[in-house]
Parts: sequence; C-alpha cells; structure tokens
Amino acid sequence: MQEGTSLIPDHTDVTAPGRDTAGAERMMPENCRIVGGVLARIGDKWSVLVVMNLSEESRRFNELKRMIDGISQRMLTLTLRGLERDGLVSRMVNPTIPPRVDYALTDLGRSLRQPVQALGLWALDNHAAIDQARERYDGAKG
Amino acid sequence: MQEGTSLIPDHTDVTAPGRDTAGAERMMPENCRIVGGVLARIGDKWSVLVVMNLSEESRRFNELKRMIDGISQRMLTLTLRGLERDGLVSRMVNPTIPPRVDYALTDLGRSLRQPVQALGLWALDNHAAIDQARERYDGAKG
DNA sequence: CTGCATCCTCCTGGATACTG
DNA sequence: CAGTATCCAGGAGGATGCAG
Repeated sequence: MQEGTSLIPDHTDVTAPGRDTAGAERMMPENCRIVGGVLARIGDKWSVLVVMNLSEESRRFNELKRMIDGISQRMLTLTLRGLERDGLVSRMVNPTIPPRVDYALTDLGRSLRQPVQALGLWALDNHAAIDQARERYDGAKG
Repeated sequence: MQEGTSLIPDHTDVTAPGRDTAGAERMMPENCRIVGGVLARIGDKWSVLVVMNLSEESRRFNELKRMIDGISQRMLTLTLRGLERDGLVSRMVNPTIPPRVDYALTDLGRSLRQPVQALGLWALDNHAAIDQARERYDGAKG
C-alpha cells in the first residue's frame, strides 16, 4: 500500500490524527447515497480499467479495446461515453482517413487516478489471498 | 493457481522512483483480467459501502442496513456473504435471544480500507463536479 | 478505424412472505 | 433480529450487422 501522503493527493493528510475515522464520520445515510451514486457510475469494473489504462497517456479506441481484453466493443463505447459525460475522459477526433480518435483523462479524471490505481494495485496484490479465502470458504461450507 | 511469482512479485517498493507509472506498467492484458475479476467482486457499490461502514468498528446486520440506506435486506445478505467468502469480512454469531450477529473487517478487509475510503472520499469531493459535467454534456448533446 | 443500432439472453436486485 | 426462499421486472452486456 502506498504511503498515505501520496494516496490522496491534495486531500487532507490521511495520516492526520483521526483522519481514519473522518471518512466514516462522513458516512451518514445522505453521504451513502452520494457515494453509492458516484460508485454506480465510475465504480464498475470497465470504467476502472479504462481509467487505469488511460493513466499514463492517451489511447485510441482499439488500443484500449486490445489492452482491456475481454471488453466488448459495445461496452467500451458505452463506458467511454459515460466517462466522457461525467467529465472524466476527453474525446479528441482526428479527422483523418481512417479516422483516429484519442481518449485521455481530463483534470477530473486525473484526480481519480490515484484512488483508482490504489484499488487496482490492491487487487493485484491481494487477489491470491482472496482466491485462497474463497477456496477455504467453499471447502468448508460449499 | 496464480503464478504470483512472475505476475505479481510481492509489492515492489512503493516509494521507488516511477512508482506512479508502475501501476500502469503492470496493466498487461493478463493483469486486466485479474483486476477485473477482483473488481467485479469487491468493486460494486454495495461492497464498497459495507466496507466503508465497517471501517471503524463492527456492526450488526440491521445496523448496517440502516446505515446504508437504500440497500435491500437481500442485497445486504448477499454482499456480506460475498465479502465473507472472499475473506474480507468476518461474521460472529452471538447465540443470544434474539440472535445477534456482528460483522467486522478481517485483516485483509482492513487492508482494503485505505483504497476504498480514498475512492469514497473522492466520490464525496467530486460528485458535484460530475453532476455539472453531466448537465453540460446533456445540455450540449442530449 | 470508429461507432452506432438491433436483438436476445442472463443476471442483478427489489418486493414479499416465511423460519428460527 | 437475522436469515432464507420465491417471484419477477429491468438492466447489463455479448453477438452481429451496417455506416461514415
């Protein structure tokens, strides 16, 4: 896990006393709805993967499609449209032949990079533990 | 099953130079599948909200249900089962009358706290910007 | 290459009722 | 209080074909 200082960029210092519970303090029912709503949009697996793959540099449509591996053309289109609508991704059309469309993160999208990558890295680091736990669970109860 | 040896060495030094892009470098198609798989489980909005609400202390079933506001009993049950299966949440049954069941984060679950809260805080901080972008988009194109 | 539109299937997830 | 079971509508998402 990354150092708290870099985990949440310009946000209040995560390591500040009581900051750990500050997140939970903000977890009133009202905030649950807000977080839930946002997560319903940007929290799905395709959006996260697109953001991760746009982290470094802009990518073209089929480039993303190839990198993400498993995503259908339809879902990539829909995901990119959704992210564009939410102001997280910008779409730049080069009117060449054949047409070339580049997608990149906006400022807002870049601000999402850190949280999303933290989640992605956690996934990479802990998927083995999850698989083990799952086998244990299924072995005992399944 | 996962030859974590080659794929995911145990986490290289986070503070090493270029670590920021290291996340993206690890974004090979193979890793996309892994991240996608993990995200499909723990990345849905209910799981995230449950983890956030268990961040500070253990909670009882209806306590969570009340806090999350909008979740159905069914989904809370399924979400908790899933998180338990993945080793992220522990379930402690007190054989009293009426029965009392406490849910808490495991060590693995606690390790997920930071990434998840980062995402949650981002959601709280940026949902307004997202709503604005959405209105702008819908106003222009919708 | 990029990207819509259509069809069709399956899973998600809410509502409800019932047990211990 | 905690949990299971059943029903069912709606959306997610893949496959395919066509267009610019």
